[in-house]
Amino acid sequence: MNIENLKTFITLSELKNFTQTADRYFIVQSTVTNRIMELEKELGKKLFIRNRKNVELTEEGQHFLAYAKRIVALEASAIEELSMLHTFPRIFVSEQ
Amino acid sequence: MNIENLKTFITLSELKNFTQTADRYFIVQSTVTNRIMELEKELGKKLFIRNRKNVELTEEGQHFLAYAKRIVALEASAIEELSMLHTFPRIFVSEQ
DNA sequence: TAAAAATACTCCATAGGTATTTTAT
DNA sequence: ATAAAATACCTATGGAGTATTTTTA
Repeated sequence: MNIENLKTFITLSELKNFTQTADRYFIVQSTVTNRIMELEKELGKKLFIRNRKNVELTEEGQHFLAYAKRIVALEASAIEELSMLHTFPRIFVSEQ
Repeated sequence: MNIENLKTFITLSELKNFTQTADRYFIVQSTVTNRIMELEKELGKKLFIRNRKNVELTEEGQHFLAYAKRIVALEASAIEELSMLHTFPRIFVSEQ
């Protein structure tokens, strides 16, 4: 499972539009389709119902959304924390 | 960032051996090297110190390990939860 | 017929494998 | 000399793009 795909999924759940989601990431609509289909394949569940001019999360999709957000947030926190390490000299450590 | 790579990272942090980690996933040693290097590239940080017959987490690696474990656990929980949905009929729901 | 998603196809990047080299003891 | 990781190289898969078709309002 790829975290970029989770970000795409989250954005699609908000925008409810494949084309707009693609534009947000400077990719094309079919790539969004592929990423969502890949997630659906990995999970063995449909995440969205696509019909008559709107895109809606399934019940499974709603549940998965909460996890996806937590995973994406954790990745961001990890990157943030690592970027902070060793940023400031550790003045009070006198020896190894 | 790929969650499979995080699993590889976690296992390597436990086994401290690229070859054994590869065996655990039925992949080859060079693939483990590639996955770890991909993570290190994405993070811009070395995760392991490789020297004289042992592999040790760097300080950054130790911090990242905690996040990796949480992310992998969340993915597992998500899959578990989705697999449980609609498993049992909802007897007491009389109408939509 | 119009707007949006799915599909078909093509191409290229890269993930993963084999084999080899490097490194450290 | 040995054990293990890195590297070089090759191949095949699949991710991403273009163009087209399908769908539905």
